[in-house]
Amino acid sequence: MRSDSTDEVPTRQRRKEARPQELLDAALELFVEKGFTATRAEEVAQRAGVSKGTLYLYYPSKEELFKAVVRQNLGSLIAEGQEAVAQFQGASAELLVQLMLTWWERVGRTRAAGIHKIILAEVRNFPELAQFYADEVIAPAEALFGAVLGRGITSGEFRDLPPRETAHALLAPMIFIALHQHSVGACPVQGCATMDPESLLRTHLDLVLRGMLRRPGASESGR
Amino acid sequence: MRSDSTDEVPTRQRRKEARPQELLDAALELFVEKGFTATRAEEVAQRAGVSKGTLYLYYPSKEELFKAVVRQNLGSLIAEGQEAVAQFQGASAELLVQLMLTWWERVGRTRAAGIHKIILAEVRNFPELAQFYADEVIAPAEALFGAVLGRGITSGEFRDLPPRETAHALLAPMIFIALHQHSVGACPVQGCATMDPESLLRTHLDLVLRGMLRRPGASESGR
Amino acid sequence: MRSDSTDEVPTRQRRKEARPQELLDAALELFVEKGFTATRAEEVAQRAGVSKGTLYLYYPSKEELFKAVVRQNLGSLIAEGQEAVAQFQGASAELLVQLMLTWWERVGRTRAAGIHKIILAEVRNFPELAQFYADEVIAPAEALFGAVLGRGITSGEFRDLPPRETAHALLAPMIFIALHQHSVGACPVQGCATMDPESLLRTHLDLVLRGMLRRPGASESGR
Amino acid sequence: MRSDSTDEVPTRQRRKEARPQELLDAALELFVEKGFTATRAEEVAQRAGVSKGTLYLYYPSKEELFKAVVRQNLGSLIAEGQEAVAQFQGASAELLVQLMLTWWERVGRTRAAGIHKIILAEVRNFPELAQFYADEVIAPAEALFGAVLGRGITSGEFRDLPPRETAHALLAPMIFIALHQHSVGACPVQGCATMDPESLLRTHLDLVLRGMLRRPGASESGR
DNA sequence: CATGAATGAGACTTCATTCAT
DNA sequence: TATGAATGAAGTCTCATTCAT
Repeated sequence: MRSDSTDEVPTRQRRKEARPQELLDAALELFVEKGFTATRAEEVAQRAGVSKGTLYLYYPSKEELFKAVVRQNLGSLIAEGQEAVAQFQGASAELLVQLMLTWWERVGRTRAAGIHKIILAEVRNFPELAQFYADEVIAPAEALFGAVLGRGITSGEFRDLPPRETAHALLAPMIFIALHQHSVGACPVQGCATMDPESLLRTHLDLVLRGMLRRPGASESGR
Repeated sequence: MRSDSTDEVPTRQRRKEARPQELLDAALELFVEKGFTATRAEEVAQRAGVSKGTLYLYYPSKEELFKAVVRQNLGSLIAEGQEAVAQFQGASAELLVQLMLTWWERVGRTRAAGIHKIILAEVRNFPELAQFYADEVIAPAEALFGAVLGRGITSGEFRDLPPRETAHALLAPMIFIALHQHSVGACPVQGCATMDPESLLRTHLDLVLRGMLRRPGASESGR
Repeated sequence: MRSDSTDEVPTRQRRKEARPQELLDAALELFVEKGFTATRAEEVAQRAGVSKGTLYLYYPSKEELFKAVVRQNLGSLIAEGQEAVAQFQGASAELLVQLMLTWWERVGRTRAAGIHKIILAEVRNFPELAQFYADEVIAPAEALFGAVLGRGITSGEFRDLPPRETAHALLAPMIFIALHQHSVGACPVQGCATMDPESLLRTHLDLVLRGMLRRPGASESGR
Repeated sequence: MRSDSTDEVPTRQRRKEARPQELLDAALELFVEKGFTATRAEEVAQRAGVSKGTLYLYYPSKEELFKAVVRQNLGSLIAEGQEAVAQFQGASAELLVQLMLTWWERVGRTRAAGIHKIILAEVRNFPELAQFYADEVIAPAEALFGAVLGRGITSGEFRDLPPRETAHALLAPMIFIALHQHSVGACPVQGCATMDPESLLRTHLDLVLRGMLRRPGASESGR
């Protein structure tokens, strides 16, 4: 069993293995689009091509489904980041840019970015989610950036800046763009020129890195 | 009874006139705390000290109530900003800082900041709100900051930066702080050090303005 | 207000005052007929002539509705019994018979008897109900009968019998009849002669009291 | 694998033959604990160590499963009782006591007693069960006890009592104890002293038999 | 104007039963 | 035979909005 290679007839077994992923995909899409509360469980099931009951076969509640979505989409990234930081040889500014661009590629410009919107919007109504997110996303991410900044400051590459506040200044606009894209940016509003996220990103990196460096001229920020 | 000797007579008449304001206050509080959808109309009425029916006497629906809240809290500010820009004599950087600090005082650090959270979170589920917000808030605000940046670039004070993107880099972190304060920042999560918004703000201004100026040394950022 | 005497037009106010009772009546009927779990909240509402939502205006959950039914139907009786015991002058056997007949009139032969069925059947699935019922019904009832038996034994009227066990022997068959009436006895089974509860009751009292008395001949039990 | 060296070979074959019994055992346990409706088919299967589908291979529905449980646990007893009555030589009171004690040993104090609880509770929601139970349990049991009472009255041993009512007075408390044990008696309620069923039983027999006999002194009730 | 009783659509979740493997 | 994935009807409870008083 399990001998066959790739594109199969969807036998019962194959379907069973694919279900969790299909459900997570559908859930991410809908949660990002409509938010956690406003997304109906049945809708998720439908978009995954199954019935309401089936969803509950794989995830015991809507809340657990959401947690699974978060874990799949954000969990792995942190680990990779830690790896990258440990191995990197070179200017801290470059490492920072690399981390941020990676985040942009893997989260910021994908649907996963919408997860931040959901958290931001609904965490106060679901206290359990707050702790979950603080533990599994916020804390590790802060540690990661804090480490890189500390390294740059120690090496004399950066000015002597407060790490957490600086990390915030670095990340906030990126997350904000991501947020925006799944919110007002996704609405067909008239007369409101949509912004190009990539160009926002470039300006932001240029601006903030230049502000951080001890000798501004030395940086060739952007891509 | 109840006729206290203060400067205002809280007669039925007085109350009647105060109603809309009381309702708007209650609504802002609750909308910010729980979001638009999750706030129950009855709760708003209760907090304002009236009955459910009375709420509907003043506002025909929850959505209209929300719009009124937005208008009251964000509408006036734009006008004031335009005034300030027109009259200001001095360095553009200073004007920028002044605008941003004013925003911080009047919106960012108040409950009104939570309105952004609501819009961000729920605008996609209420398409009508999107247009309303784009017209009444986003467009004027962008125009305002674009003008100041343009002035600084023309005068040679600032580097030659793209105005809209730079405005974004300036504002995003501030709005993000505001957002955060009414979201994860308001949750009692263990082991997640809460950040001081004012110090975030200072670091941010320091960093970004320095990056914007043609001759960095000249800036005396912060307050 | 409230000046009018009895049979009114069902104005909104009047209806509001009558609602709780109407709902309790409907609930008792249905709970006894189908059990607690099998009774749908909406059905209760319907039978009371209101909508689903209205039920929840008066009782916050099906479980609380049930508790209210129990309190109304069994709660008052205990108090009356205690009163009766305190004031009674005469043979203990007579007092016993009086208590039991009262119970029969007020509970046993009425719909309220079905409450016992519900408790018996579902208490294990609703642990909170167990404590509620033990406290509000079982304990007081046991105390009551224990007191009367103790009195009869002390006065030499009854043999020296264990009070709790004897109380049980006295009450169990009566409750059992009551139970039966709302269960198998209410089913239209063919070939199963229905029993007359009153004659069961008479035989039971005759039998057990005779067994309790020190000098059997002296008793003219039954009615 | 799993071929233990006991007297039975637990091969697939053996298991297959044992299945129905294992399912009935699991079902009895769960039905008694939670009632018929509240017991989930899957749970029964699980406790019997098979899958949900397998349960339906042996019993076409939950209702049929329940009937099978009743037949197995109560069906045989009646026949034995009839045998005992036919062969017994001696005082009718003794025969009565023997029958009742046998019932107590085989049903009353075992899990099977809980079946009465289920019937009592749910028969009205499953009309088909009513007829089934009336035919297979109630009618034969009544006939049995009626016969013994008739014999005792005819022989002058008992007073001239109505047979059905007296049978009821005899049996009701016993069944009631049994019921109670699987209901309130099984709940961990605070402050509600649990009763000893055997002592209840003794008091009951003592009391009622004494009331039945023409010459009370002659009875040596109890065990 | 003000009230708050009433409505009913709608959301999450459970579970008996079926059926492809 | 045996499995367990899948279904979908059904049940509890919520809440925006209406309207008689």
